[in-house]
Amino acid sequence: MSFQQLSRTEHLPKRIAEEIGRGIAGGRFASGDKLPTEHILAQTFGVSRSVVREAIAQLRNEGMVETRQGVGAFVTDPQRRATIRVEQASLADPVSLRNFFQLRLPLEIEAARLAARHRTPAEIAALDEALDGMVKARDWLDEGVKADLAFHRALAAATQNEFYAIFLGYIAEKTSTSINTSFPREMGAEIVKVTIGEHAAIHGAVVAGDAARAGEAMRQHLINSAARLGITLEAG
Amino acid sequence: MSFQQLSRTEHLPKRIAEEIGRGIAGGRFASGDKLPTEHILAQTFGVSRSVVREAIAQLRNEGMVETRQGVGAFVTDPQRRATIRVEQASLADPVSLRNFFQLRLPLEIEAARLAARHRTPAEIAALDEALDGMVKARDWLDEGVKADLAFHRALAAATQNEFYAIFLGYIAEKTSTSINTSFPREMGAEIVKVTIGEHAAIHGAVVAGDAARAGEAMRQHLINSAARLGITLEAG
DNA sequence: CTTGTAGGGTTGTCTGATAACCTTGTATGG
DNA sequence: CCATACAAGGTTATCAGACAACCCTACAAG
Repeated sequence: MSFQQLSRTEHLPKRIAEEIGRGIAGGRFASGDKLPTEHILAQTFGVSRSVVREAIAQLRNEGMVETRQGVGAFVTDPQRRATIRVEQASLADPVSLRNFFQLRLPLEIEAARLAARHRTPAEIAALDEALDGMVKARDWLDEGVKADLAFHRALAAATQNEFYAIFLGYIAEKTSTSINTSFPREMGAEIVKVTIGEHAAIHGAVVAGDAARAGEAMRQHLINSAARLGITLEAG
Repeated sequence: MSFQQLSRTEHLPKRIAEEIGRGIAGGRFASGDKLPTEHILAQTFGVSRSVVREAIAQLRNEGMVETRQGVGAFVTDPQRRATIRVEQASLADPVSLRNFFQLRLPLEIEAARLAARHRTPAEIAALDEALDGMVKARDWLDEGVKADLAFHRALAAATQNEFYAIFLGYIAEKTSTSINTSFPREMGAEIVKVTIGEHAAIHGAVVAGDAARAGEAMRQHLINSAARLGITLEAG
């Protein structure tokens, strides 16, 4: 018997921001259009103006609308968003998850190559530690996953390129979270062994400074790990 | 006679959010620490609680803090950001711009390959139009740049992968803006011709459905266009 | 030792008001 | 007729205070 997560109506402003955001994404508001006034929106949603203001502030932070005092709030050109945000929920869809993997693939491969060329002793130590953490992990639901994430993060850091660290850190984190919620099952000992072996191959190539081999090992690792989830990636 | 400072104290909440954000990034608040209460913060900054609330809401949207009703606001684990944000200002640094290009490279190459496999007539038409726009552009500061962006956006859309559209759209936009502010000069006719030729090569390969050639054409295009800015990319 | 309950503190939301600001229409003077 | 100034109304930005919802702690009761 297990209890399920009971979702208590959380955060009014966030829900309203999503509602308006859907209105924009769904085309009910075109680029440049003026949103209804805060007063009207408050009335429409049946909440106070404070809540509406916070919702609009959120949309403004994400770059979806711009506000001008004394005039109103306007929908921004959709191609000038200030941030990238991937909703965790959208990755529950298998097709989207596959697409996300397909995005991650070339980035991780290139990161492995760059890491092989630019890694420093400090980052090699971080990779060592992460790999060691995977070997020693007692389970693969918490410890193992954390070590896995740490490995990929250390690899991204070893590129000496801050953007790889930012983007891959984000993507890897999202992927991991999504897998843990969609496939919440313990991995068999054999699969764990294979997974660690793949990481060891990447590790070895990076430490050796062999960029081509590191990239290839990473490609195999990602394709295999996707396959273990029933996802088929294009080889690229 | 001099004019009064009209420093347009813009957006109080944003400034306060940045102030608190600096406190977090600068290490004055460690991960897991509790921020002062809204009441105290309001008192400290000399503003009302509404403003502080909006500032904290922004930090929460960016994933820097988490709030729990009845308890307080806590600094989040720095590796669990909810969004990716690249400050335009950070790309003014030549090294960062190069690193950004290096991130874009494998993504665009893979996008070109995927587009060659999955493009539909509608997207071919969009590519046609963008290429045509580049040919007909009267200048390369506004029209040409827009057509260039449209081309890369159409290519990302042709992958049939929403994440390529999101990520590459964002990256291309940032890159273009950064170049236009850092290198605000008209390109020579010869260079424009070469640039268009590179795009035509990509276009041809994608339309023909030749993934390998499309990827290679894109690689050459990015390396060349970086070189025209004095940036040397690793071939990958 | 466990459970229930009261209290204080904090965030979430509501309400109303004022300030700052923009747009528009109208009057004024040339 | 045209340009400027001014008034009016609408909208966002900010303020102030209150209550609701919620969490934590401590203490009493069994």
